[in-house]
Amino acid sequence: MAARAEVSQATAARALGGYGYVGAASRRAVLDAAQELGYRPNNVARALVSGSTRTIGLVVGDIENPFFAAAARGLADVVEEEGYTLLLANSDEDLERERRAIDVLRTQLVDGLVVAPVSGNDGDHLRVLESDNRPLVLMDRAIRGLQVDAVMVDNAGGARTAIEHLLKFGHDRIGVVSDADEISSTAERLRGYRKALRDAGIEPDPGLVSVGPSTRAGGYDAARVLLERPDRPRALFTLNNFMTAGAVRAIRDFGLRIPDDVALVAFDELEWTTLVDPPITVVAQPVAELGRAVGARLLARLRGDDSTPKRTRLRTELIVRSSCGPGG
Amino acid sequence: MAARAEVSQATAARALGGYGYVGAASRRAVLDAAQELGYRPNNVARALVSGSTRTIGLVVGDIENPFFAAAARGLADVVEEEGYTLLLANSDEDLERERRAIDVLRTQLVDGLVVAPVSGNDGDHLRVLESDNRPLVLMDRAIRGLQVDAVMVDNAGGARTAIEHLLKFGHDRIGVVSDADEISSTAERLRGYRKALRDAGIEPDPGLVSVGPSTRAGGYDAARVLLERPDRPRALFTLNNFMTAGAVRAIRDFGLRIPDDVALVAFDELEWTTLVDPPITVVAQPVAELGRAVGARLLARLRGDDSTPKRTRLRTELIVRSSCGPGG
DNA sequence: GTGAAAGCGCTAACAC
DNA sequence: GTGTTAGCGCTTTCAC
Repeated sequence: MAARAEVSQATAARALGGYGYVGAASRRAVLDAAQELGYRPNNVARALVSGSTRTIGLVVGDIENPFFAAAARGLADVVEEEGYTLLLANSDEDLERERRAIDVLRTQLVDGLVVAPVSGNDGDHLRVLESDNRPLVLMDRAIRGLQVDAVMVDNAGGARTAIEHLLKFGHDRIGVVSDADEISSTAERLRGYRKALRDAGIEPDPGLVSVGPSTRAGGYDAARVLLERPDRPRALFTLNNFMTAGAVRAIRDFGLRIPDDVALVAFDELEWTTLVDPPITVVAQPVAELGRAVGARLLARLRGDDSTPKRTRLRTELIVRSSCGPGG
Repeated sequence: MAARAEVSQATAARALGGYGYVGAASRRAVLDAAQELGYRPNNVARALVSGSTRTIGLVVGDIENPFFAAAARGLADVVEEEGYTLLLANSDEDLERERRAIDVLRTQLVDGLVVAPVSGNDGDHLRVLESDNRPLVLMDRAIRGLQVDAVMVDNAGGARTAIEHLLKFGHDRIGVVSDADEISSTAERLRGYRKALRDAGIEPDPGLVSVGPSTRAGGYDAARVLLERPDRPRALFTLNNFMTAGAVRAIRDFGLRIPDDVALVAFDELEWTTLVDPPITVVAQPVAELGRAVGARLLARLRGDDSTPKRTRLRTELIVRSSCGPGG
């Protein structure tokens, strides 16, 4: 090791690692020598003995989704500040792939794990992590019966305000373009949707909820099913960003006009929703903050916080534009 | 270790690691015991001795940028198939942060590194990597004088076809909304732009190239500068996706109409470019394929390929829509 | 304040 | 085929 150039190994390690007692003189000597020899500490060796890899594992449905990308960015910003690096894995919204991803990450001995779980019901593979004694925080999605930190968004509330907005325009038959309600955030949004209807004295019609995969194509197809109905709903509520794009495309392809033929409110704000004509009324989520809050929670745990698990809800905001009718 | 439950340590390691000779009987025994005890191999220890961490480092300007996100996805898909995990870092398009990110990744002993370098000129921090003897592949952007694998897009060609398209509509004064030409891909696009003009007998006017940071706001401001000119150009060419969004916003805010008041061609295809009115003519890049090609190159190196560095160019495609005038 | 030595959990020779 | 043994490059007692 570089240290030998000057003093002993332990001393060098202490100087480099910045722990224990080192004389000012030896410290200088070591640091200089390290500089000269271009010494890089070997984090793998360090991790083996210290038990910490300074990495955080992140498992999301698809990093290509702007929602996850922005959250990942927020998370990275926060944890990198403390010297952690993000290990990334895509689950592709598939439970089996999620399991494998978590397994690989565990094997890499990440110091902490962030997961946006595919399923709100099936959490056994996450329950196992408890024995690892490494912090886990759930991002955007919860798992029934799993008592761990989770930072989410007020999905039910966001959906409710969206529906109430549509209600104001006299829509009582509102179609929903949804992905699988196994995803906990989706389930919550659907719950908010039904609640808002019932509160208005309307019994939700299950036939108006059209389900597809969380992709553009999924949104297109799910919207198509709704638009093809003889009693086509005059209002649509889309539950996530990719599907919104697909739904807008479908509406166009049917030669329908927003908002005259069909009103639209979308969950999740994206750049382009302001660029299209008409600009779309959306339920905006604080995405970057979601990532940052998750990071903060994780860092707290990493620092030894062992309070009982916290579930945090971030507020959403209805941004009224022009996709529902005159004046909104 | 779990193994003791049955046989010796070395044998267990062999069975678990799948290397060396192991009798069928002992293999079974070991595997069963491992199963029972919920044994997880410790990749850190394994890495320390084997010299391989099964991780790939990725440094991009901003994972939130759909371009990088899609490329990252393609890369992840390819390398995960071979059991590698992506270690992610953002450089924020800042050279100093890029240096630090690379340093951290080296320290984590990634088996290979993928970088979309901020600067096409300053590559000393990457040159150092040669001594690491770990493969490095450049993604989307090259560095002058650095002989390493690189997978890029035909930026000059793409820009040329874009400009030729605009030329066909009679535009001879084409404004460019650009980010820093230190970014090699940007420099190439600008080169293609100038070449196309000169080939048409037009001397490029440097005043028509407006530069800003690679963000929506940067695009907005850069476009504004152009649109405020008394001799406002009647055509705009935007060099990347975020800036395109900003430019479109600026055009709208100026009360200008596409394509009547200003024609537009954008580099990089995004979902929303087909959703706005009019849909925008773009130079599409094979982004996912870019990531996959980078992954393939890296895996080849990891497998021992030591041929001379390859520079690959992926083809772009002009997708004509309606942002330049009647019929395109 | 500094050095010697043990050991983190594995792999890789090398004997048997 | 299987066991023994020696490290990988660090951190960490524990003497001095």
